[in-house]
Formats: sequence, C-alpha cells, structure tokens
Amino acid sequence: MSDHEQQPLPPTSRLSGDALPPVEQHARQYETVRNAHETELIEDYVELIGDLLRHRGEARAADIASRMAVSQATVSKMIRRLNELGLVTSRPYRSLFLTEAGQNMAETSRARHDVVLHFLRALGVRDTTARIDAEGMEHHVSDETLAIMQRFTETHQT
Amino acid sequence: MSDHEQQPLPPTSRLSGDALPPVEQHARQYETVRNAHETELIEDYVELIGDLLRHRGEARAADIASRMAVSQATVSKMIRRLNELGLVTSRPYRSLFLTEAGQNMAETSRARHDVVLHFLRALGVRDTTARIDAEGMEHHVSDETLAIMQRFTETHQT
DNA sequence: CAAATAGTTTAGCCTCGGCTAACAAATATT
DNA sequence: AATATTTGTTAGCCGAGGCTAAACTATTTG
Repeated sequence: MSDHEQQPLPPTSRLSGDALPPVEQHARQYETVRNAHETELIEDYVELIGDLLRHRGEARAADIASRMAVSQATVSKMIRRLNELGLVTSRPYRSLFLTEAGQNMAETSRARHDVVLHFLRALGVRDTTARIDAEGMEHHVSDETLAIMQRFTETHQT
Repeated sequence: MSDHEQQPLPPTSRLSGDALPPVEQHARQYETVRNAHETELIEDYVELIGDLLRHRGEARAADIASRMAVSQATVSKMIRRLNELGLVTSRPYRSLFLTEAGQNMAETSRARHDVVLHFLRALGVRDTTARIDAEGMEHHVSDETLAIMQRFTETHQT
C-alpha cells in the first residue's frame, strides 16, 4: 500500500452549516423520519379513499390505481393490508368503505394536507407546485409546525 | 346477501377540502413523491458523510450507524451501494470519502437542508422540532418553494 | 507482544411495495 | 344471450432497506 493515502482533513474550517447535533438527538431525527415513512403510504391510500368517497361517492380499486399511477395488482394487495389493519372494508367488485378508524385517519390526513397546501399557497407558491410539495411534506410536519402554518395562513389571507 | 348493503353516498356535500385534481396531475403528484423516496435515503447518507467529514475530519461506518440509529451491517451494505453509484470511495477499515459527485450531492443536500431549517426557525418553530421536521421535509421541497423559503428567511431575520 | 476490545464485513433472513401475467367475475355492448 | 370489456384477484418475481449472527481485521491495553 502507498504511503500517500488520502488523509482525513483536520476538524476543519466550517464554511457553512450548523454543528452536528449530539448523537442521540441526531439518531432520534432519523428514527422519526423512518417511522413517518412506514405510515406514509398507508395514510396516502386512506386519504385518497376518503377523498374519492367524498367527491365521487365511491372508491374503486381502479380509480386508486390510476390516480396513484400504480398497477391494480399493487392496489389489490394494499387493500388487503388496509383490511388487516382495520382501516377499510371491502367486497370484491364493490366500492371500498372506511371503517371508523379509517375515517379518523382520513380526516386527520386530509386536515394536515389542507393546512400544508394552503400554507404553501399563502407563502406564494404556485398551485401546481404547492400540490406536489404538500403531498410529500404532509407526513413530515410536526403538530407544532402545523399549528404555526395554520396561524400564518390565517393572517396572510389573499 | 342482504339487500341493505352499505351504499355509496351521492357526490355529496363538500364539507372541507378542495376538488380532486384531474387524474393525470394527481398521478404525477404521487409519482414525484415516490421518486423522492428513492433518492432520499441515499442523499441522507451522503449528506451525513459530508457533515462528518467537515466537522470531524473523518467518516467511519460506526459513526454513521450510531447517528442514524441503524445497525453497522446496514451501513456496510449501504456503503457498497454508494460505492456502486460512484458517490463514495471506501477502503476497508478506513474513513470514507466522497467522490466529486458525492461532494456535489452532499453540498446540494446540505444547502437544501439549511434553507428549510432556517426557514422553520424564522417561522417560529422551536429548534428541536425544526431539526426533525427539516430532516423529513427537505427531500420534498421543490426548488420553487425553496427559493421562496429562502427569501422569507432573509426578510424575517430575528 | 498477546489478549481483549472495537470496527467492519459477509451471509442469510424478513417485510414492503412495486411489477407482470394469468385468470375470474361483473358489467356493457351488440 | 353471447361476446367483449372492464374490474379485481392471485401467484410469483424483484430490489430496497432493515435485522442478527458469525467471521475477520485493526487497535488498544495489560
């Protein structure tokens, strides 16, 4: 092996950014994100089912598939999971329905989603962009931040 | 089967929320989120490696494991992937380094992260919460929104 | 310098969330 | 009513991202 190895730099000039958080706190941040990821998809499905029921009166697997840009097989499998989790009831070739628990989840998600979306719009983000960003952000916004966003939106009516 | 089946409601009273977006747009929203998810973890690793290098002078697998609250085996596997993607160089039992591409990614991620974090603080979110939220949000904020966040932060200095 | 400890890798397992292909059931069309 | 179309399910595949256990390498310490 060569002696001219690439060497780590000294703890070095901080040109940007904050200090590293203490290990445990840092770890908790990542854990929080990982946990969010686990529930995220479930919530998206439930929320969408709720929206379809509300706006269309029914929620069919095919609609979910096309709106999520996912195969029907994937939706079918997912519905089985939602069923096992006690979030939806389903009978083949019939519309899906949300259980009580499902309805709660849908409402909560919808509410978070709306707060984030309206906040982004109040901030001045274009509608299309706001929708995309809101879809991704909604699962990662804490209650604290959500409350602040809501207040902001209210005091910055267009 | 019973005749008293649970029936879909009529297109119904909208108590809250916006109308459903057209199918194709809706689909693009979900696709965007799914794509973000694919790169998210990669970016988190690269960003963390960059931070460790900058603040500590070296980035060891063990540090990454404890800061991400993940097993060393998981980190080891991930490093192989990062290697294949041409983002890091590694030699067994030595510090990791970022390739040119890796450095670019790390800088970009770091920058996004900082913008979001400072924005949240400027909004009035407590530091600990802001850090957690920023970690989750950073991958889902479009350039457009990012620019707006930056302007907001600048004009709302504490 | 030998032994203990710390760091890293590999093997093998698991779950999730995608996919396609094949089939089955319901609905629509002719 | 027969056929075509749409809708839904099942089986089986894949990659990602976790895990534990076991083996191996490096470093530290007695």
